Amino acid sequence: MKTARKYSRKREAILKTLRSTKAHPSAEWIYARLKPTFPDLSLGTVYRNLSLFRTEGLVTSVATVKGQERFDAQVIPHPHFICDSCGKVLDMDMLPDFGPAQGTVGFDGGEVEYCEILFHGKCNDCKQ
Amino acid sequence: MKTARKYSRKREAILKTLRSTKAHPSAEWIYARLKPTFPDLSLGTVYRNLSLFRTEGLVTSVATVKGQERFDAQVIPHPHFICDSCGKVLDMDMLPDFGPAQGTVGFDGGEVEYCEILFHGKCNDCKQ
DNA sequence: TTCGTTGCAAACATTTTGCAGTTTC
DNA sequence: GAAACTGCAAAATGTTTGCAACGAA
Repeated sequence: MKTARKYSRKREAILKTLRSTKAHPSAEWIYARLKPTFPDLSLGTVYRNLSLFRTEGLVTSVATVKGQERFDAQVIPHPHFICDSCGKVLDMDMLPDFGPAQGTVGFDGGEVEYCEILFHGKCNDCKQ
Repeated sequence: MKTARKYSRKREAILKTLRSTKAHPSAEWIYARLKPTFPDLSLGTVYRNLSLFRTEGLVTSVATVKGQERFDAQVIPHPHFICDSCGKVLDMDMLPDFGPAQGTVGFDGGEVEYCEILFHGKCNDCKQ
């Protein structure tokens, strides 16, 4: 039994915001970004809609950086670079020969559905 | 200026516990495991020592699963399998040809220090 | 005796949730 | 009008921290 869906201006704005940035933002970031346009926006609404998008497959969780979950509207799997210093998350091009990243692969402990590749280091800004 | 270090029975036990399991446990898990032996153990102590181990490089953080940080005393980088259903974390053998996983690689957004490879899926127990 | 370590509880930060009012259909 | 959506604030979680007591050197 699925719940019906109704249009919501705020939900649309949340998804649009996430789709128009490469920042791989946190819920808070999206909230801060939309608050000027929707002064009555609540953080709970951002969380609720993000969680809804995730179950619908419109959004994925890239990683938890400094305690905050970071989201991406680009759901096609691709590697990310995380700056452990400032928390910035950057897209990286798909590396050649990463077969396991797409499709389903078996190993003896379970069934792999997808593969997450996270490069860690210091971004150029933080290397000063 | 580094701080001197003093011996602590509890610290030793925390590290030993982490080293003797393949569970990639959370702080809470270690706490629960040691509580019977150290009835006066405090969760804060577990967190403090884990954080200390991490700065010393004795321990790494594997991932944040269901909101909880998971640790590993095996600090040599290797891929993990995460069961998104029950949260179990399993070791995977190093795949061939994962050069970027060790050493330092450059890309135009920053400097890569290491690479984290996480396979997601359902473990055998959860596939029932 | 000195100073690192710990228990305890309070403080924090992020995320979730209950409820009553609002909006969409 | 029914059901989804939202603001608000409280609650639930996971983690950190201040402080006085404790333990190792």
